[in-house]
Amino acid sequence: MKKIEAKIRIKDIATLAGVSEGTVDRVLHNRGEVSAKSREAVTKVLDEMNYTPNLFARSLASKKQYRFVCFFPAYQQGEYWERVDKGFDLAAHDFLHHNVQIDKHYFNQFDVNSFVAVSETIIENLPDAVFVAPIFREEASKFTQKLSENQIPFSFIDSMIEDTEYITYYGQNSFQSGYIAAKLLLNSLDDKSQVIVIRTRRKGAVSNQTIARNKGFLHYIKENKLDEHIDLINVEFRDDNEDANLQTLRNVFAANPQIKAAITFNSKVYRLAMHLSTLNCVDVRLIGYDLLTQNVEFLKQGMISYLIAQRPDKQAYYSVRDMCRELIFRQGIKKINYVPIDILMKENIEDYMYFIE
Amino acid sequence: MKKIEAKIRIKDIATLAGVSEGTVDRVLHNRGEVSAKSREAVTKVLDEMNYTPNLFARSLASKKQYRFVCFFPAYQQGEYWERVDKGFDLAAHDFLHHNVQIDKHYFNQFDVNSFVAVSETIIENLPDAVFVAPIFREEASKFTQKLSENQIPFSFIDSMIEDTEYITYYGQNSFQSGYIAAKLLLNSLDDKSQVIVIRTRRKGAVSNQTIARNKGFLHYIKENKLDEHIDLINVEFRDDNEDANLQTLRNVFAANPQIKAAITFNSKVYRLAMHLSTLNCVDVRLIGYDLLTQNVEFLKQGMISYLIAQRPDKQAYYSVRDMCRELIFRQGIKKINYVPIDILMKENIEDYMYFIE
DNA sequence: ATATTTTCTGTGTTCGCACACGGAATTATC
DNA sequence: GATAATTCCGTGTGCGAACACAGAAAATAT
Repeated sequence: MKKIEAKIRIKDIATLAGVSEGTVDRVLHNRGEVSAKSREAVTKVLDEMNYTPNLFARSLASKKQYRFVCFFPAYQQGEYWERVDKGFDLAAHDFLHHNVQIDKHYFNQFDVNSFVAVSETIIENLPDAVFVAPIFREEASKFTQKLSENQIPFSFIDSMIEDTEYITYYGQNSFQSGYIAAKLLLNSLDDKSQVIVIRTRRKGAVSNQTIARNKGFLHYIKENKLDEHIDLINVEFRDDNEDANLQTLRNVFAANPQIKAAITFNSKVYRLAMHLSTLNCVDVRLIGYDLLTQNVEFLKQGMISYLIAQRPDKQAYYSVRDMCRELIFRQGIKKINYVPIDILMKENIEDYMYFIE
Repeated sequence: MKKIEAKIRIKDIATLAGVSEGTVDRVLHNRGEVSAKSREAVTKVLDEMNYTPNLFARSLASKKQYRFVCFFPAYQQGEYWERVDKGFDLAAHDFLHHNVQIDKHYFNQFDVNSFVAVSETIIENLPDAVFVAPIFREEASKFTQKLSENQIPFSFIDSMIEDTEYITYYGQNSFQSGYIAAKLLLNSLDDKSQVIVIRTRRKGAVSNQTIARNKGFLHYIKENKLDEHIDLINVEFRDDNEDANLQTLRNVFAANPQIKAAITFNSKVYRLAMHLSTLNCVDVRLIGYDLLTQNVEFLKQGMISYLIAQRPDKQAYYSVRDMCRELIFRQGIKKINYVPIDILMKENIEDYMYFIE
């Protein structure tokens, strides 16, 4: 049996230091107006006793209200950002009684103007903190600069911009996740296999995630000298015309009889799965990213072999938690936080989904 | 921008229902002494307003003290149960100010008598809740029965015993994790490959986990008709003599030239990795369970191909959290909770370890 | 020496909730 | 109809911390 953590109150500290509660409070909050002698006595007792404040009582007594703003892409049901949204909601619930109010703002990820417009509104309202997914890098950079000018702390989720004064960053190491995807996809393919790599023309911002994943993917190939054995076929998908994509694939398969695997570096692997299903190419190994409802469906069916996930809900939740630790609780936090690269297959998706709710 | 969750107090409810705070309180806690009319009025306002109590204020006001006891195997540094211990410690810290005191008790997993002895002490102290790893099934069954007789709620971690009055169970679906291990290990092995399956004679209890994993493993083989292509070689390890184990392996390898893979169903795969390293069998695919420090080391080196993990710290932490929800917060909880079957390889272990701290 | 700042420190109130206590309203008993 | 016994309900206090305020002590000015 082990020792227990003790509950020490300000009152206890005060008694031990031979001063009043008010004085201890002043020392704790660096509020000044304390004589050197008193300060010393209190400080001594404070770390002798290893005092930690009761954060509940603190929040209860505090009348300061915090307004946090979350700023990320609007989404359709079942899409990636829905999980981010859920994470923020849970945080909103958990930190409500710590006097934190969380407002969510959305931008259209295919329209940079919406990002700029909403970001201006956010600044005008002068929130106490901002969480932003910097999809549009240049505009996000300007935005965070303005935030800094206004002394508003901010954190990045999903991706980040270097050399800004962010509090935390939560996201996945995309290069590494691309590397892993390659390993899983290309492991023990026959010699002279052909592998489809889908790229999608997007109207909106260029996704850095996608690019980094691709790099990691190619790096694995180079590192393992697979270039000689495997034939990569780059296929371009359109974002708005699935019939065209299907036709493209049909042609690709007609021209390349040795296709054994396929991958996309964005989250829309379900499209590929859908088309492969239509074309009856069931023995093509398929890998994609993120647990979109439709991706999960195809994974369970066996059309997709692996999905790589990145706990978007945790990214959101922990960002808020860390901001509270920084601003309210004044605890130490880590700046850069890579979330795990979760590998999901038909056989472990069930428990995974259940666990994250 | 979305609506915000409102902060509604008992006082607000009282005003709206036209009664006093005391009455609302009596309704909330089913303390009786309320007229039908008042009760109705309060209840109506209560769910109209969707009232949720401020749990911080509640814990602050409450003078009830809860004593929780955790009961699981003693361990060496770096071993599996150390992570469980850490989870309990974190819970102890997080729920301290909810008036929860957590005591940890350990038993020797190789000595059933120690389990019985400590369990008796626990009962004598009449704790408010118990978390137990029922390694010794029969004795654990008797223990939980006594707990039930004394109206002491309990939860299982790691494994569970059916038909007992447990509050929650957190653990992994072992059968499924064995199944996955088979898939990862046997995927695209050459025909006529030989695969080593290590079994370890233990002094202590028979591990149900291990048995279930083995079943899942064999089930995969049968389901995919691999029995004809793959030759399983059962090898028995001793728990106390690594020199003997090394010698055993040497003989096995001498007699079987086609060994391509190996697995253990307990957490001690590092022994196997160690011996294979000594024997210079670096091209044998190796899979094991749990993130023991030594396992992780061999994974990073590439000697182990996959480790299957089960978030032991979360099992412990969530068990405590759920018990609080049950006893203190009176929120809904799920009884059976399977943790994810995490697949770790050299390439994703780093971020994973970092994330769980 | 007294008056006046300035520096310092203790007390009281508040936050939302739990629970005890005692008083009011209602019903029962004679 | 008066008293006793119930049933019902409002008020008050305390949990630990934050902060305002006033009052004491010390320092400075007169």
